[in-house]
Order: sequence, then C-alpha cells, then structure tokens
Amino acid sequence: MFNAIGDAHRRRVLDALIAGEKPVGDIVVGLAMPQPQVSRHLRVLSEVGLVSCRKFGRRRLYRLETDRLRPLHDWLGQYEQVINDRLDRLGDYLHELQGQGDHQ
Amino acid sequence: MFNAIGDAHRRRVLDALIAGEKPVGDIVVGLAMPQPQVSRHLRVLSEVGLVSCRKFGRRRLYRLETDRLRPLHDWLGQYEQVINDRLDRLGDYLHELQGQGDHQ
DNA sequence: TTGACACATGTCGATATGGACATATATTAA
DNA sequence: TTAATATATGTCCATATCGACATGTGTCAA
Repeated sequence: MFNAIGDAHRRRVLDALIAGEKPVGDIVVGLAMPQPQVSRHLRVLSEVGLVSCRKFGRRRLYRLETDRLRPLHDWLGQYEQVINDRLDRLGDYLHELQGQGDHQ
Repeated sequence: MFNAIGDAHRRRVLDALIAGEKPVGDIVVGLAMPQPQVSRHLRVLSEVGLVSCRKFGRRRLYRLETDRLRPLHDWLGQYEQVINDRLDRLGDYLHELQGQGDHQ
C-alpha cells in the first residue's frame, strides 16, 4: 500500500477519484495519460485495495476505498506525536553514551 | 519523499529514529540489517530531507526531520476529509451521466 | 605512524518497474 | 452477427532498485 502511493502517477489517479467514482475514460482525459497506463495503475491500486470497481454498462466505475489509507494514517500518527513532543532532543545521544561510559 | 517512504526497510529505519537521534551502528543492530544497506537507505532518506546527520566523534548521528512529512500529512488530509464527508457517493456518476444525457 | 573502528561508497547481478504500443475482451448498438 | 466503444492485458525495452559483498574514507587511540 505504501508502495502503491509511492508513485506520483498513482497519487494523481487517486486524487482524480476524490470527487467521487469515475470511469477510466474520465481519468484518462483528466490526467492526460495513456489509457493502458491508467488501467495498470488502477490495477495496482486495486490490488492493495485502495480503489474498488463496479461495472456500469460498458464502463467500469472506480472509487476510492479511503479506509485502506488507515495504515498510512496510523503510521504518520506516530510522527505527529514526535512533532508535538518537540522537547528538543538535541544531545540525547550524548547523555545516553555517557551513561554507558562509552563516550567519544 | 513519498517514494522514500514507499520502502518498508526505509520506514523501519525512520521508525528506529523516533526515539531520538542514533548512530548508524545502533540502527544496524536494532534492525538486524547489513550496515551498507542501512547507510544507503539513510542516504536516500537524507536526500529527501527526512533525516539529517551530524558528526559525533567517529560516528554519525542521524535524526528525523519530521517537518518533511508535511507533504504527506497534507496529501493524506484531503482523504481524511473525504472520509468525514461520507455522504455515500454511490451512484454519483449515474446522475452526472444522466445530466449529460449520455446515460448507459 | 599504525591499527581499529564507524561509516560511506562502488560494483555486480537479479529483479522489479514504468512507459509506449499493440492487441484482446466484454458490452452495447445496429 | 458486425461494428464500435470502454477497458484490460500482453510485450518489449529502458531504467531503477535492492541485496550482497568488497572496498574506500575519515576519525580516534596508542
């Protein structure tokens, strides 16, 4: 999942779906990307559950599965905490080293 | 940056730094990864600014630069909004299509 | 200076990845 | 059935990536 959103094109595809579910063609037009490429990215996103798909006529409507972003949200949360904690840790390791008698 | 955290090993390296700055050797031991690999991941992380480095004796202390996670935070924020908005968008596109007279 | 330590960098081979393009599949329309 | 549309899949090539390993670099101790 983390890997899936590591790609800029894939993020753009996801972004294109924020407004609601869309058929592939709309994404293709909106992002000016070749259709096979969009389909492939959608496949990757689908494999990790970030999007789902349903048929509608001869189209396939893709929609976000925002729940799947939860791991990312949780992971990021750890760091937000660190940000808030902002007791300047400068020199932490020095003290740790001194405690071990292993300084320098 | 997004790409940098797309790698599981790199995320583990970052996680190892949450507690505070650490020398490479500590990360190597803590994660049981070969040292060159850790150094390389640190290099990548450093290139995107997610970690910074300072010399301390013959060691190099790496520390998180949590500010650099802001883009990720912001990006994710869009989707949190969508989650909260949760007006079920099922069928949105149908109406859009019907509005265009292009249904089916 | 030499040697040991901590870390960085280079190389190589395997594998994965992305883009471009052609083509297959499925559904609808005629 | 045939044709057209919407999308998926396959192929090929270039490039990136990762792991493992060897080696280079800088710093400290003696």
